[in-house]
Amino acid sequence: MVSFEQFQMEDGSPIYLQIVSFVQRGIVAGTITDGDEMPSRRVLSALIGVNPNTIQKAYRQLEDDGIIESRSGAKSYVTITPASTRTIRGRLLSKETAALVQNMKQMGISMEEAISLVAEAWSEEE
Amino acid sequence: MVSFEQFQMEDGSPIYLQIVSFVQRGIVAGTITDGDEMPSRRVLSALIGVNPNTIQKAYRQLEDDGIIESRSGAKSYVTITPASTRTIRGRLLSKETAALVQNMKQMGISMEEAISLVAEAWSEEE
Amino acid sequence: MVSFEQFQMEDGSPIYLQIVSFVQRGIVAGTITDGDEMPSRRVLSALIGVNPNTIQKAYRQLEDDGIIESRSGAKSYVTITPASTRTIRGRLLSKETAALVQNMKQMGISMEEAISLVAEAWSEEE
Amino acid sequence: MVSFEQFQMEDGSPIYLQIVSFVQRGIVAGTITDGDEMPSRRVLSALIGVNPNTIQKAYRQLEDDGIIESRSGAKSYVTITPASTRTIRGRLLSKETAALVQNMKQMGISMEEAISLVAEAWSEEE
DNA sequence: GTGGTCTAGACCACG
DNA sequence: GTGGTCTAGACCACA
Repeated sequence: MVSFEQFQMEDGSPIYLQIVSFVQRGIVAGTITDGDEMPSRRVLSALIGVNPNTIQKAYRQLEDDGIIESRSGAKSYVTITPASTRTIRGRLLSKETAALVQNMKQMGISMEEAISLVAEAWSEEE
Repeated sequence: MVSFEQFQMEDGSPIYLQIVSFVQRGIVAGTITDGDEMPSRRVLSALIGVNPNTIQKAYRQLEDDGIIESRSGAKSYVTITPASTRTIRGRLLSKETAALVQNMKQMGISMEEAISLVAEAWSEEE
Repeated sequence: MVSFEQFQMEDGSPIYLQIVSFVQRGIVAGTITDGDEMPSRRVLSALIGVNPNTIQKAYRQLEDDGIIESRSGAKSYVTITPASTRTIRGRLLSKETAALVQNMKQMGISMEEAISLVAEAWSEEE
Repeated sequence: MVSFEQFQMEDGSPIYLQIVSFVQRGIVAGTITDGDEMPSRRVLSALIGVNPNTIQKAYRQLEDDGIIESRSGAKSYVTITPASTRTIRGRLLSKETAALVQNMKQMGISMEEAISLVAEAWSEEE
């Protein structure tokens, strides 16, 4: 069963996309693997305190991405292959790093400085 | 006079926030300095092809952030100190790197790997 | 639900600021408390006969001040603590009295005279 | 000659009205008396760093109010009587105190509390 | 249904 | 000419 205990809502981006990203990152990290069962929409709604419609939208998005599959009634299961995992990983990483790099360049920061900033942030995180 | 020739609209985030970010990054990069004159709503509106009210919203946000000063009837000027520049710089950089680092950690990526990804993206950018 | 039945538009200051002040004074008076639900833009717009965008501007200001919280798609709620209430109360009161006192001093009025003028105005009000 | 050394620009109200109020308060305080000469528009403009058009607008307002009079070319003189001084005094005081009283009532403050707040503000001013 | 953004255009006070 | 406000109406993402 996919666990959402670590899930935390943040402001800034839509909740349903936060849920999608959470699952994607879990897959890349290996904590979510092929065949895992997703919690039912009702349960997840109650668990993280989010409107059922929002959960539905997230699940729909995950289905469209081919990451989960609804089988036998209301239950959903994760369906991924090593290849698709790599694809997700690449997409997640390149999108975010590209944005960071572009903005830092606009701020006139050198690559060395950027790298040291990342290393710093890495250590500071709790 | 603050130049908006480099400004390019993108999709995804509100236009008025793109303008705000553009100015903030310009300040960090040093291309926008204290006392600089901002273009008027009408001029900027014509320049980048955006409704004057959208410009107004961006200017209002910048004023609330203490980055520019506007007086009705008079022109708008940039009002920043070296201290506030450092504050903006720190806030912008830490916000972006923190988000990236947090997500990478959730994906089970090591610091060395993260740094090499940034370096790679840096070279690829055009 | 926050009630706007007592709200009355006046001339002189922008409508959106009148709405902001109305809410602030309601909080100080205790008629608006933490967790109260704000009317939606459309409802309030119809109720007091003002364009929805003007309401939106007021709500935005209140949100920037940390007095209400809005999430796209969900309703808006008042989010204040006893501490912030005291802050608002103090700021409102001191701002108004300070301006009056300063001007009276410039007119060469004594404190006793000032107090009797306030008492007089208090009784005259309907 | 009417002195503007004590004059200080503030935000919030139009500059030309600030100038008008400054003169009015000086009259009530007795520091400006009948027959005093006003500085020329050019001189005052340079002295307090304000656009000549703004000065012109203030002088025009003072003329319309019958407080100053332009004689012999560009020179202006204060022309007031004890009666008109009392009128100005009453108008200035009642307008401001009435606004204060009204707002405080809306905040659920008692008269005694209001008076003590005024007394407090009186002592705190430098 | 709700908030957020954008466009279009008008009016006003101010400098 | 410049900024500030308001109206009117539309579209979208979100819950």
